[in-house]
Amino acid sequence: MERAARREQVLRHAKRIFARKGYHRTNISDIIARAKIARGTFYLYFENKRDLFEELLAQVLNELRMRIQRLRLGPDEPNPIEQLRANLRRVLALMLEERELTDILLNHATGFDRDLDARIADFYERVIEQIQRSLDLGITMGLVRPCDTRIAASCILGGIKEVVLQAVRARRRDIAQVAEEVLDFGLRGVARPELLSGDRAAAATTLNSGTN
Amino acid sequence: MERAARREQVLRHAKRIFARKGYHRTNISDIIARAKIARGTFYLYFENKRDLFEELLAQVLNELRMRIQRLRLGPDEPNPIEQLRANLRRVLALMLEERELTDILLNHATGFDRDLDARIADFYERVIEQIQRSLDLGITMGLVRPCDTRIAASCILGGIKEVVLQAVRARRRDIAQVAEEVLDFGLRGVARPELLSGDRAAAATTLNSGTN
Amino acid sequence: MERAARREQVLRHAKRIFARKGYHRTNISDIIARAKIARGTFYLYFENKRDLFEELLAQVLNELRMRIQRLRLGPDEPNPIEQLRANLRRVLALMLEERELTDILLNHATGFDRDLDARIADFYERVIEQIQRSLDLGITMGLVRPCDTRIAASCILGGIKEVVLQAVRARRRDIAQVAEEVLDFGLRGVARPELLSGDRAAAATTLNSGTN
Amino acid sequence: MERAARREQVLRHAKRIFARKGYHRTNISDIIARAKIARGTFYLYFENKRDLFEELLAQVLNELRMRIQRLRLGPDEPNPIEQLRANLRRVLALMLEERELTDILLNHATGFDRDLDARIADFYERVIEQIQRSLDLGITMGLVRPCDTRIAASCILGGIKEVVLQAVRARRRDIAQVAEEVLDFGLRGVARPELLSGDRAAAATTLNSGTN
DNA sequence: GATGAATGAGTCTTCATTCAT
DNA sequence: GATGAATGAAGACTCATTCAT
Repeated sequence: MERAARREQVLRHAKRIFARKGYHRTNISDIIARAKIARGTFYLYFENKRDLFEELLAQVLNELRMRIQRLRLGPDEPNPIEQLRANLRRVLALMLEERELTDILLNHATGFDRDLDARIADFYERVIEQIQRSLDLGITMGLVRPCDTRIAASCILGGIKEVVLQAVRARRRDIAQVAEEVLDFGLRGVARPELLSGDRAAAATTLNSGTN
Repeated sequence: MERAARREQVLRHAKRIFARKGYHRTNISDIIARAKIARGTFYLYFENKRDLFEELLAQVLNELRMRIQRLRLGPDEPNPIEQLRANLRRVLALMLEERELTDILLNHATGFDRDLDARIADFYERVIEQIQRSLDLGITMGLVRPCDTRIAASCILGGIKEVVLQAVRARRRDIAQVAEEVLDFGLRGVARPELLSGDRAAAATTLNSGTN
Repeated sequence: MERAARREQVLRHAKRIFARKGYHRTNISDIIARAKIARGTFYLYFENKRDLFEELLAQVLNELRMRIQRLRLGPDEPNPIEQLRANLRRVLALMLEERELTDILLNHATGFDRDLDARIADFYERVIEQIQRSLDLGITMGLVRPCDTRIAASCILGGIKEVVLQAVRARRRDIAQVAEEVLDFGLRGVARPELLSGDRAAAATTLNSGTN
Repeated sequence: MERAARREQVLRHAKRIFARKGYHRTNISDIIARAKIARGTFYLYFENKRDLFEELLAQVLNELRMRIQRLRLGPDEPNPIEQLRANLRRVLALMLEERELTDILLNHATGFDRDLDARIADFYERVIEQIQRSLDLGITMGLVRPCDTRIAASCILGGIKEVVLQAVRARRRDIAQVAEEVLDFGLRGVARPELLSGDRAAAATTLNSGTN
């Protein structure tokens, strides 16, 4: 446990530096100076610089994976939009809270290693696929207009990424507000037009009746 | 002219390597080996690695800037959606054609230098602002639903970035198709619902009547 | 302390090489090979080659400064000539003992850096000024003949420099002897005293009658 | 002849740069830029950088050799002191006129090459020997006090070198004046003649009574 | 475990010299 | 002869990683 705590401490310091300077410009000296440990000690806890970074990356990706929940259909489940909204809020909350990790993921996590690069690409790929599956389902259910769901999914993911980036930069704190705008944009982008002409409540009703 | 040609040749080779390995993993040796020039020759044409990269970056950014044209209103101008479509197609065409530069811009262009990082951030910021201004105008003209146009603009930019990224990876060639999907998604995301309920032709008419 | 010892060790080795090959022809590889340390180790103790050299230079200049003591007048002080003799002996002793540093100072210490060059020029300038002040005092006290003391001071410094250079080359060990000759020369010049006691015309006559 | 003129032109430009920056900090680019010739042209006239420098050095040394004339004894010759004075004036005139060459010889001509270094050392050695022979002759003739003529010769050479150095720095123009002071110093030292005519003990007494 | 001195492979950069035009 | 683009050996410096204490 002691060991894990020590690791965690170093990770915490390293995170800030990676976020600020990126992987390549950050060197071991920076990290050990900040973490106030000796050079050799670093290698007691991490195999090497890459290993440390990998762990940090795994942390964000895992956190994100946990917060992006698959849409559940069923009589006792909240309606899909509510579920999307919850996903989005959880993701935004994480990323605005963990600005450093966000920064690493969105800005600095590329160009080291085939492996790490691939891991991130893979993560996004899975997210896109998950969105795409939801959209396909939505089409089947008559909620989503027919379209190239792969592209639509990319648009949605990209939109979220960029908004998060901007929100982090602008140090926005109004997660709910931001989430709502993104959700609106995304839904209108894919929803069947008929569902949008009326007011929001009506649309919600339709959605619920569709899923229940 | 000779000189410019030589530079161009080196740039061309370097571009491919940067695209494949990223800035940090690319070293001068890679570049000169590929370009089949001597070490010293490299420094005859470029101050250093950064200088070369900077030029490559400037190239993409300039190309992109030229292809993203401000929306023009007026009796003799094509309707706004057509202009958006043209912008999008030009951008997509460039990026799918210049895969290497795209890759550099979307994947590897971060974490060198405060200066270079800032240059890219600045470029995107300007694009977002341009989109936002268009949206604001659209609201005034009754074409765009009221919303946080800053966020919507981010969504649009992010969507395009991600779609381009995926398209480059998938080696898609159907630019027009991709452009149409993105356009659809973006428009529906921001358009006033009333305009979307009908068929597309109707919407187009409305738009034209709005601008003419 | 450990650190200081290591530095000292490297300095000692570097000193010999600089003395033999001069600053420019000496490279880091020479130094680390001789000192039997790794390349990186060198940079642990010195910022760069210049930094190392600067320290060596500072060493000689400081040693010299300490050995050149200002003439003290007073009832309890040794007579001025004795003080000059002591200065001269201390300087000669140092330089014949530290042949390498002497070599560096007299032969190789020029043409690196405006800064280092200036430091040496400044040292010599101060020595000249100190000698000049002594001469001026000597004139006031009636011990020194009226003359351009600036030029005389330069002659004295130059004479000492050249003698040291020759003595180091010839590996002379008889410091006291050398010091005495230099002192004599400085005090009396080379002419036979008789020729100097009278007036100039008389001396000239003697000289002519001697040669004709 | 054309060729020789061209060489001369390049030499003239190179001289100034070598004087200002020294051998090592001067590069071919500096020289060809100043001489307004192409890089390849340089190598048409000189084998390499060292060759050029060697020639410059040979120039000064030859000029100096020509101006330092062996003392001639004989009924029709001017008296020895007059000959020394003439030598000194010729040397000073050259060096104050050719400041650049002087600078090179006194400050920058060391630490390239065993060969060049040796050439300069050899030149000075010969000058010292020549002075020494004159002094030896002077002793035989009863004009010079018995002393270690080798050391005295070094003192004289060193004095001249330093005075020239200072004179060049101070941009002095009064050659005759400077020559006279140096000559005086060399012949008479700095002590008041009265102190030297008597025996040493007496002089010491005088000195002590002066300070106590 | 903790330390920090030591390591050396890896890179960048300079610059005297060559050579095709 | 003149040019200047091309060359590549030489050398400086960095920094992730190891290892003796």
